[in-house]
Amino acid sequence: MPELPEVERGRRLAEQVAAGRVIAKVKCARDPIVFEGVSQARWRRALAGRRVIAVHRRGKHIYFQLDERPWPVFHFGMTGGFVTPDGAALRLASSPKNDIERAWPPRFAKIHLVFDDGGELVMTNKRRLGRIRLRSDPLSEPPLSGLGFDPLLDLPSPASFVELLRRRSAIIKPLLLDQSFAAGVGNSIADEVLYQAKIDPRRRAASLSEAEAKRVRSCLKRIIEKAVSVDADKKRFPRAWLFHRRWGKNSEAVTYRGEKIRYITLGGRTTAWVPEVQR
DNA sequence: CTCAGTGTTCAGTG
DNA sequence: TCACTGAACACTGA
Repeated sequence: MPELPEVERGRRLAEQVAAGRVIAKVKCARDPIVFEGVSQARWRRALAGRRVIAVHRRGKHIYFQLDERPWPVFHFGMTGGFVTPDGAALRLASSPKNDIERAWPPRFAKIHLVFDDGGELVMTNKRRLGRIRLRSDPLSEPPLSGLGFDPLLDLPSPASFVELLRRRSAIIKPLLLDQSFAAGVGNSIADEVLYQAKIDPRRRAASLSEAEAKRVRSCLKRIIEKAVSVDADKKRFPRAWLFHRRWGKNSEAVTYRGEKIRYITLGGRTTAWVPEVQR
């Protein structure tokens, strides 16, 4: 579920269901990993009876602004997401749902909220790499306080982006993945940005020319905005995107234009790139 | 049975 | 201190 566009979709879903409502009922799974050891009782005390003023996102984190603090902060990990009983907003893809997918509350539900108007929202997390935390001021406390710019909320100007890269000795691909640099960029978006910007992912950030750095910034902006505008629905991503063809580490894989896709590891992550295009 | 994986963190190293 | 690497986390699905 987890790069910025999917998290933004989750934020919109949560906002739709929760904003303006009072939390009538709170059910938490017994899961000390996802809840970082915070008890079910503490969660109930913090959320029950609270009104949700708004739902915010920064990077891959979502947090609820409640009428009283602390506020809940959600991170989906690699396999989490928000689900509602109809499931519509979150499963645009899978048309006829089977009984397991239709189950309510769904399998792997970690927190289940019921609102005063009858609406319901669940956060699921299959592999338990997601986290649900309580923070009295999310933006000024970890992990949100350590995030870099969010490409949708506060993307630096072209000039300051160029400056940002010039100061970094890091390799560009892992740098894009570094949440303290750019919050919300994940593995596939980083590859997409470097492909469309025509940059070799192994290059040092500081070695990019001004024009190249500006290309990285504009591709990042365009790709994120596009993915968000189609509600992170992968089928609606433009056909020319590397995204559709990067999976599987297939040695035969080619882009939409027939260019050969190669796979290397950078910063511990699989990196798909196109040597013919990326210099 | 093995292994990669849309993510993050932390210890260890240079 | 900075920057980077690899492992760990947890568990499914190919």
